Amino acid sequence: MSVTRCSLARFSLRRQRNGTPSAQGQRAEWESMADPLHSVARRLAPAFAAVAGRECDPVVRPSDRADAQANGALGLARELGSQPRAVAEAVLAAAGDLSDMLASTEVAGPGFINLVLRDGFIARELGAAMAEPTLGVTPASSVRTVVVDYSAPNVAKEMHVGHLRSTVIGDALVRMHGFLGHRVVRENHVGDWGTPFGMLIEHLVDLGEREAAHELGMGDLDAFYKEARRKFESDDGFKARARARVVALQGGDTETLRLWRTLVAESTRYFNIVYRGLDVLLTDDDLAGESKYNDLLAGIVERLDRSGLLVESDGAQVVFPEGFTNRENEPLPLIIRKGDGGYNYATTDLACVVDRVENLGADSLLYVVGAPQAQHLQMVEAVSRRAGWLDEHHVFHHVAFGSVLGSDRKMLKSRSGDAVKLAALLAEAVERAGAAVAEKNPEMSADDRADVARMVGIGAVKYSDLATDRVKDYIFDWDRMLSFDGNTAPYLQYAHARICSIFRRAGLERERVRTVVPILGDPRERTLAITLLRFDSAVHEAVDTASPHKLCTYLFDLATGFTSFYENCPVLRADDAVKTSRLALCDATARVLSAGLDLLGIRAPEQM
RNA sequence: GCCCCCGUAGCUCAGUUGGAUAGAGCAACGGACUUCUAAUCCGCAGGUCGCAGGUUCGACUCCUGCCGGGGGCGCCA
Repeated sequence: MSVTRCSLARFSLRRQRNGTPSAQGQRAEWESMADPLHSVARRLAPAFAAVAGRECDPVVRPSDRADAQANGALGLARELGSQPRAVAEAVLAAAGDLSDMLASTEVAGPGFINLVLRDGFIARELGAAMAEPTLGVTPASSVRTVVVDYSAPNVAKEMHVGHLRSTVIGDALVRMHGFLGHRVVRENHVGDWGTPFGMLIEHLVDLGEREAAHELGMGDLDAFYKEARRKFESDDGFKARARARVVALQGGDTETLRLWRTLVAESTRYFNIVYRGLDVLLTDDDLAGESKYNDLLAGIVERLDRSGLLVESDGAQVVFPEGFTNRENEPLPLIIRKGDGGYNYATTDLACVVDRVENLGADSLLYVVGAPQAQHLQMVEAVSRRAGWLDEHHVFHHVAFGSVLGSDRKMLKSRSGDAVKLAALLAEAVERAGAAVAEKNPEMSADDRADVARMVGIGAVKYSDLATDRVKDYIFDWDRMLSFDGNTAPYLQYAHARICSIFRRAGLERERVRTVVPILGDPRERTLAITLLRFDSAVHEAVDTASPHKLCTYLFDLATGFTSFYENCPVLRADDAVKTSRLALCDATARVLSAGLDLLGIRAPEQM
């Protein structure tokens, strides 16, 4: 397809500039079936090719003057040395009869081709899309093994808002990739190894295992960690024991390992409580902590040494990847083995790359890690490529995200100045949502209210995290995220709940209207139908750029379109044929809203 | 000092990889509830897209240089 070829050409230029493949390279991997813009582009491509004398992208885009516009003639005109409008006319002539798909085509302005879709075409396409379990979303044309590295809390440390972002964004990416048919491997790279464990284990011993387990199990991880740290800094005897304990841990001492496992087990038990509350997919099966790679580290050093990349610098074993410099403009090393013989996180990250590629068969490596880690991950990638562990087909993508800020535009902090506990944040979200439900819908039973409060409260927190460009910082604001106005989870959920309410009143099973091809008499019905068909490309674009907010923007657009339809097109009071048609549109909207929210890890209640 | 990210309406944010007149939601103002959930909707306003150059038929988008904010830059992770 010409679209594919043109996109690939653009991508290859991008790759040369960056020096590494990017996740955007997969743009060419799919050819959307449902999105009418793609259907039109496919249909116009041969006509453009005939005029251009080569394959050529018609550049079909949304338009505010028609359903779509083809912009390809403008660029082509210069290449051909002719007038853009003449090129556009020639393309339309070459395209022949388009009347099964388009109601009108018109050359406008400097050479745009405005395209109006035929109602029957839209209705037919929608019927076909909704007959599929994927709701028209095209599966990935080539299935990749995608390893997603996300969440990564630290054992014996509280989860805070930084983990919220990684966990929520990672979970959405996992769901979206899986939906497209990719093989997804979740990896929760928990911090369960390293020097802090000396003091943590000694504190565990001091406290008594039973008491320590209780404290950790209750989720009072911060107090545990802080007390260990305090003793480490103020008590020389404790410090000496902690250091000895690190040696014992690394030496594989049985009793020390047992104590260490207790810390890990109690902490992960607590993490799981948070994960369940947060409605994410992570389980113990996804744990791939730093300790897992411990035995591989010596091998990494050896392989780097054999390949001649490893050099000694200031007593440490390092690799100098090209293009990285320090303050003094000297080459910046990735430290593989410290002067004291210990390994650090760079070594572990390299071991992860090797494990994921060689053992898991990874094609894509996604790192849902904060933006400050950019340079470190670039260096890990550079060394991995130099060592030959990654080749051109491997995608190494740092899915970077910004910080969560308070209303003062500074990093979100609790009143006491500490990082905000994630568990407390989620509890407050549910409480606030519960209060709102109680106020707005007093008839709802207490049980239902509790369920809805959880879906709405957690959904609001997650959605506000997902709805904006992840690389930017975002401002945490309870009132805004829980509002039913604007681009929020409650707004989308409310649209869904209203549809469920219509079917309850109709006394009709949703499945009954599922095969209906709708009648698109009202402009609102027409717009809604077109928007429903764009679910396909919305999901693909979100996946290609690892940007869940693109799916959010689409779902908001869909909910807005539905609300407009809802306000102007009575469903239950309409004549039979129209009523059936509108019920079908309602059902389709509810399914796409529900599926879209599900891809974001958010539930869609049937009543609110 | 060098590198990376960000800068769009009073506020919070989109902007489909270079297309026509830059869009939403808050807040403000004016409207719509004997109605399928008014937790909603409609209207009205609101802009030197940080600044200045450049590339071209066309730039919020690409390039260069500044300004402002954040982050990173050798043995913590």
